[in-house]
Order: sequence, then structure tokens, then C-alpha cells
Amino acid sequence: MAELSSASGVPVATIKYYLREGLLPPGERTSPNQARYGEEHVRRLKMVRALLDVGGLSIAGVREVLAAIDDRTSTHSVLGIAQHGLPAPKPRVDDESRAWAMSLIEKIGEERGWDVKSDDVVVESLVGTLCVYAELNRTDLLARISDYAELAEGLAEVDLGMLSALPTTESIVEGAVIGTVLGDALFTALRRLGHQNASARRFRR
Amino acid sequence: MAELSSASGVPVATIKYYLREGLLPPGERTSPNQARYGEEHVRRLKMVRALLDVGGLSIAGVREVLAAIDDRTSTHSVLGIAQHGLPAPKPRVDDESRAWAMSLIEKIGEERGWDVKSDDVVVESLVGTLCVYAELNRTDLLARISDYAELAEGLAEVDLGMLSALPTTESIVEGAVIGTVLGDALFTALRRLGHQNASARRFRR
DNA sequence: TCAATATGGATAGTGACTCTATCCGCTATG
DNA sequence: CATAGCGGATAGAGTCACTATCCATATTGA
Repeated sequence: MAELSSASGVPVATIKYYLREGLLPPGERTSPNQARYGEEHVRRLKMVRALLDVGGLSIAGVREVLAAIDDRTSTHSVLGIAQHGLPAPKPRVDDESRAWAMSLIEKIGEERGWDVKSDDVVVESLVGTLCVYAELNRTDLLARISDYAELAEGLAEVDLGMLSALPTTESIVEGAVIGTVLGDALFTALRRLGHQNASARRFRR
Repeated sequence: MAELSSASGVPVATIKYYLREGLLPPGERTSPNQARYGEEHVRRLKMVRALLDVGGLSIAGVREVLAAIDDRTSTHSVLGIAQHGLPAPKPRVDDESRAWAMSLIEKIGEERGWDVKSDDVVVESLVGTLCVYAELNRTDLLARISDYAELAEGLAEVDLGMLSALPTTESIVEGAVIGTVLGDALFTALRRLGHQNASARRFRR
């Protein structure tokens, strides 16, 4: 276990904690108080840290995501997996705002030819976010939401294209999770870089 | 204060807490133990909740962001403001990985004509994220990072375009913050919708 | 062989964070 | 003039992600 610890950079006590929490499968027993850990444990451990540190998931979230990876029954909806563990902000929303948000979302859906289900978790969080815009009286900032949707679609296409190029189901499932969680961090950072540059260009600073 | 509470939906005790933490300016005193709160307090309070709930910022982060809004000395770098409070994952990174990540970032920078400063916080977090990809041996998922960058640039242009259309400096600064924090949540949700749709289309589910 | 060290497992404790509850002296109001 | 509510201070609650200690057993080095 000390070996596993030094290979992954995670303290022994923390590894024990993850084992207790079921984030890490127990090692192969060699004797009543001895276990062997292999390469897949190191990998899993790194995965856990990535989800926690970069993805910002909670322990429970990581558990869900890993469970979803493990009992992958299908390749479809594989991109929905990572959403299980994602922190979903749920501001309370009155019916009027919700209706307004839904109509906006449906408009976007029509433009893009998307099939929007109103009971979806993603739609739910989208409604929440939109309502916060409304709450702050900054619906003016939603003026170009169509452009957002177009770019989001482009990004989704890139994501899917990359995944479908992967060889094994295993790598696809894992890639979907990593692509969702780390991909968010990655794209967000790139967006910030873009801001800096566009801002410099525009204001000729 | 009870009024402020019911207008914003935030418990009185919590408002007191925010006051203590400096997230909310004290009300205008009408007597030694009486204060009046106005519309701007309600607004500020909603802003605080938005940053906490949707943006996922910490109290300290919110304080920083609000402080940045308040002493807005310039309109330039206004989009960098919100980054102050954002949770920045900082995985430790060895020199080799860092060098690899930096070269990748610079390549992207050249393609897009971006001026990349290696000591920037954004670049820093980008390096961290890229190194996690490497750590997980999934650099294959970075195959289309150029496309990511292109889309990120497009998004940044949309953001900037929207901001520059705003009338007052005040609304621009606030819009930048909201656009960064809520905009992330918004775009992420749209990306997920795009995933669902693209996945359905592709796998004809 | 046998003492020193390490192991896995259980349990309890730590520190940070975000509230929340209670108390207090004062004051505006009916 | 009683009472209800105010702002302010302080302490407590609950969660979360670890971390430290203890223990009986097992491996290892001299």
C-alpha cells in the first residue's frame, strides 16, 4: 500500500479512506493482512484525484461516476454518465420564470433541431441558470444565446467525433467521462485565454 | 432587515453572516440600532447567491469578485475579474510534463495568434489540466484541441461583442462577471444538450 | 530466532467552511 | 410604558475531506 501511495502521490491514510468509501476496489489478498495492488489501482487512484481536483466533484459524485463507468451496459448515453456526479445547482424557481426559461430553451431547440425533454436533468439545470439571469435582471446578457448554442453544438460534435474514433468500448466510456469532466476545465481555460486575447485586440491595450 | 430577507429569500441570520463577511455593505443607519436597506442591497444579495449557488464560488471568492467589481479602475481586463474568485485546481506537476503542456499551449497560441504569457493564472490552470490528461495517459483525447481552441475563440468573441454593446461601464463590469460565472454554467449545460442530441443523431438511438 | 518494522482495518479526531441559534441591550411603535 | 423587533456579538451545528491513532497480525533483517 505504501507502494501504491508513492506511485500515486496520495497519502496512505487517504487511500484507506477511498477504500472505505468504495472509490477504490480492495487489493488482491495475499494473506490475512496483506494485499497486492496493481497498475489498475494506480490508474484508478489517479482518476479519482482528477475527478476530485480538476472536476470539482464530491466523493459521492466520484463514486457515482466510477460506478457508471464500471457497469457500462451500453455505449449510448455514455456522455450522460459524468453528469451523474456533477454538482447541479438548483435555485428555487417560480412557475412564471420557469415557463419563460422553458420557452427560451425550446426556441433554441427548434433553431438547432434539438429534441428537448423538459424533465431532463440538463434542461433542469439550464432552467435554473436562466432563471438566475432573470433574477438579476440581466436577460440582456442572453441576447446571443443562439450563438452560444451553435458553438456548443460544434463543441459537442468535436467531442463525439473524437470519442467515436476510439478503438475499444472501454476507452470510449472512460474517454467520455474524462472528456466531460476534464474537458470542461480545458475548454473553460481556453475560453479565458480567448477573452484575454479578444479583449487585448479589441481595446488595443 | 426582515424586509430584505423576505425580498431576497435569504434568512436573516445568513444576511448577518454575509454582512460580517463583507459580502454586503452595511445598511444606511437611521439610528444606533436601526438600518435601512435599499434596492441595491437586494440586488447585491441576489448576486451573492448567484455566485455561490450557480458559480460555485466560495465566500472568499465572492468577496474577491465583488471587491473587483467595486473598485473597477478600468474597463480593460474586466473579463479577468471573475477569475479571481474561481476555484483554481492546482495539481502538482513535474517539470517535464509542464514543458510538454507549455509547448502544446504555445502551439495553440501560434495557431490562433494568441499572446500567451507563461506566468498567467489561466495558463497555469491550463497546464495543470493538460498534465492531468497526461497523467491519465489520455493525451489521445487532446487530438482535437485545436478545434476546442477555435470554438473557444468564437465564444470569447461572442462574449466580448455582447459586453461592448452594453451602455454603461457599470453594466459592462457586472456583465463581465455574470457572463463569466453564469456563462460557464450556461454554456456547459448547452454543451450537454448538444451531446445528447449529437449522440442520438449519431447512434440513431 | 526474535526484535523491529510494516500492514490492513477500525475508530475517532481535525480543520475548513457555511451557515444557524441564542443572547443582549437598545429603540421605535402602539 | 410594555412589547416587539432591531443590529451586533458569540457560540454552536452540520458537512466534508481527510488525518492520526491504535491494534493485532505478518513480514523482514540481523
